[in-house]
Amino acid sequence: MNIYNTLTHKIEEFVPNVPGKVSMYTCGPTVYHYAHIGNLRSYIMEDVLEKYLRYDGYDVKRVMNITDVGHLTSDGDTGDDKMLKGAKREHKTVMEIAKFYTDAFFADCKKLNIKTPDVVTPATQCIDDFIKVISALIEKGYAYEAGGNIYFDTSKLKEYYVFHNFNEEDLEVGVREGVEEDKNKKNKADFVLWFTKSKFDSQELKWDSPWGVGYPGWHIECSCISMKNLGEYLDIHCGGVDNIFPHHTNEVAQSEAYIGHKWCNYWFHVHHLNTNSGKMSKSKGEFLTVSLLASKNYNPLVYRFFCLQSHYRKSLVFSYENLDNARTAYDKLVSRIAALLNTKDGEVDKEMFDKLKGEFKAAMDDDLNTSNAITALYNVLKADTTAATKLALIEDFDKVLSLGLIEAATKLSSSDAEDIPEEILQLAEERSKARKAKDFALADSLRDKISQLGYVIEETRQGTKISKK
RNA sequence: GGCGCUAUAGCCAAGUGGUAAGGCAUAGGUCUGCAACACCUUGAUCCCCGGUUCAAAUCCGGGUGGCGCCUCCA
Repeated sequence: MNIYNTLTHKIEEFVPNVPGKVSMYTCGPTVYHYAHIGNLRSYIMEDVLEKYLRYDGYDVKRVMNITDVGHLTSDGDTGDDKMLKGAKREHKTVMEIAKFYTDAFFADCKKLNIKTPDVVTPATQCIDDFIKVISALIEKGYAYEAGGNIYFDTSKLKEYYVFHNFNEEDLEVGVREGVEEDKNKKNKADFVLWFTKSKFDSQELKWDSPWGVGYPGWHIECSCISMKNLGEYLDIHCGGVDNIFPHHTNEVAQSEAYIGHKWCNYWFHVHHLNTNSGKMSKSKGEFLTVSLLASKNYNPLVYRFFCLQSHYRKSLVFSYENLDNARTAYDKLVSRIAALLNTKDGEVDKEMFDKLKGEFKAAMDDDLNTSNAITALYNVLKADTTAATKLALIEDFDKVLSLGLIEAATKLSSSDAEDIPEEILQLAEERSKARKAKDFALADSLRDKISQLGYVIEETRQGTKISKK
């Protein structure tokens, strides 16, 4: 397959280090709050990437970290600590906060059909590994101590800004409000590997280290957790575009300084979900979560469908109008598949199957063009072939798309009469009689009555259908 | 100020040199007691100005708008 690589700014053919195998790393959430649907866009698209690689026959090992320590709001010793802020806000300990929001994150992922990575590791469980790598970096001359903290010395690298053509002099310091310069740093771009004399005396979690009691910086965890589980050669590293700088830039700096050769070949970055006023973020604007959408009667998979209709490398604007659009499209898709389930005719036409599958694969091979993959799905529905062939294809595509299409259609097509209360069934029966007698006024009033009781009655091609609103 | 991404119908969106896919919405039709479903039909001087070419949404130059990053973020 071909995929865009942020490192080279080009679409390239994907070739893993070991034929047939893919090592994949994803920056996980900082568990100080719920994930909003913009955060989850990245995880949805990364999930599609992982599933497509598997679908394409690769043996994938995917690793994700959970940031439960060390994520300050700036790279020096000046920002706030996110976890600590979360704990204060909710009058809980940092560990309680981490546990709660980690569980919430995976619960949201489950609703969106996002597979849990093969390995998930919280940063707090790998402190020894961080210390090992930091010690080695000091030994090799890539890190120094200042003001009690250990910093990475970016001036020791041939190239630090691997993802950009930045001229350091052109960069403005403290563009963002609340960012102050850390006086301990030798160079503007240096970042903390280990804190001992932090301004956060109230930090709950601290560990012994050769440099004193303290805690790790944010970036070191991803390098260490990745290398620990996937070795020194990584195929794909994923994350949101906002992580390119400084997080991923710093990961490359540390990792390659430590191992002494190139670390990761492909960098996969998902673009932002925006609102009309700019990107969705936890620090400003409406904070949309999966639960909030669910409370407004949106199936989480409608949001997944919404994301897949677009391309991961394009910013996507969220609005309820757009989501409604996706919901209608999704519901129609499901009802068309439900109609197929009811006919169930014929056998799978191998030739047709391969042809339509080819369309789907071509779309996905083209830098994960999910928009065209969805079009391939519509082409299946329109194709001149048996229902069995179509259903087999839909099931096949959905291994990657994970829209729960067959499940939703099965639910829709199986008349769940057993769940309908007797009262409603009787009203429906009366309505049928009225319709036969051509007393449509009575029939309509009975339909209204059923509607008031929370049920919808429709005439379908398969007969009268009653369903819960 | 620097770096990057981007601009296609009411909305989402594909298309990277051969005359604009697909979805939603709209309107008309077939079917139906009505409605819904399904099916058919229905829409684009491709942001602007130059250039290259037999041919440009696509390539090149110059504008303009939107978004992101420049030590919070996915």
